[in-house]
Amino acid sequence: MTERQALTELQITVLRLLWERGEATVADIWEALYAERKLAQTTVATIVSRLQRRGILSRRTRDRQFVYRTLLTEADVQHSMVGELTERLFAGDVTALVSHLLAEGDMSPGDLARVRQMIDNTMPSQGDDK
Amino acid sequence: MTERQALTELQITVLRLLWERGEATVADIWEALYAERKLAQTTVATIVSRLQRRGILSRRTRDRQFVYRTLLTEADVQHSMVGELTERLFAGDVTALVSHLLAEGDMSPGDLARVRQMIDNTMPSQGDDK
DNA sequence: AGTGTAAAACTACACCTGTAGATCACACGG
DNA sequence: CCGTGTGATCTACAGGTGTAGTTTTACACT
Repeated sequence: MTERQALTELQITVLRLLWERGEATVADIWEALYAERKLAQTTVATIVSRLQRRGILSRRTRDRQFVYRTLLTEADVQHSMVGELTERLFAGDVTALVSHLLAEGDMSPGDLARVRQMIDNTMPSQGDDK
Repeated sequence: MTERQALTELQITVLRLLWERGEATVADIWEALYAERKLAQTTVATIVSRLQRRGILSRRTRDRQFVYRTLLTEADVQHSMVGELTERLFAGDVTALVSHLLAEGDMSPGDLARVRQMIDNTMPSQGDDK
């Protein structure tokens, strides 16, 4: 029952890093981010510690440094944010979202095939629709 | 091309209202929102005028009042926000998003059937324009 | 012309974020 | 024991948001 967390871009970026790695120090995160985003290390420290204060990250001490890990699973966040979006922008209608995805041409024919495959796997029987 | 606008909950709520109605005055918006969100009219006015200042809404004068309309289409915003989400949370992989949707059990069998139908309608025309 | 009134504009404030410099604390090498 | 360096913490600030009270403006009516 993860509550609807409002997460910003940067915050999600940090979370992604942590999901990938399991845990990381401020220095780790700073380094990993540096290519795309040249922040000062203290900036990263601030962000991380605010997330920790908000209960989104936990930390433990290791070797004179803090090692952070996230308390939210990726699926939690995906679920909550997709739900949010669906509710806000598609009036809660998931098929409207999917149909938007299809119409927008963001998916290659291969993607479409894969998705149809998924659906067929999700609704095993159901055989012929009426 | 509409740029990635970062819109908050409330802001989107206002936009939704305007998409529904085409245009509306502050009083209209305030009234429509009041059931779910008891804001002062001046609060609504502030929000709306900030959006106008940001170039997201336009306004014209009618009958000694401003009438606002949105400059972003619903599809624009959907596209940009879904794109954002896909990129951030699903590493740009749209099928991952769809598969999340399917796995999450948010869709009824009827929804699934409808979506598959959509795909079948989308797929055969692989060589279409657009 | 004077005034009431409604809407617009201005002002205010707390809180969050991104951003980062300035310190503080402490373990380690000398 | 002391300085040094590294990471943690503190402080700071601008800009956006939600929230709303106060002031101005300008038309409509007596």
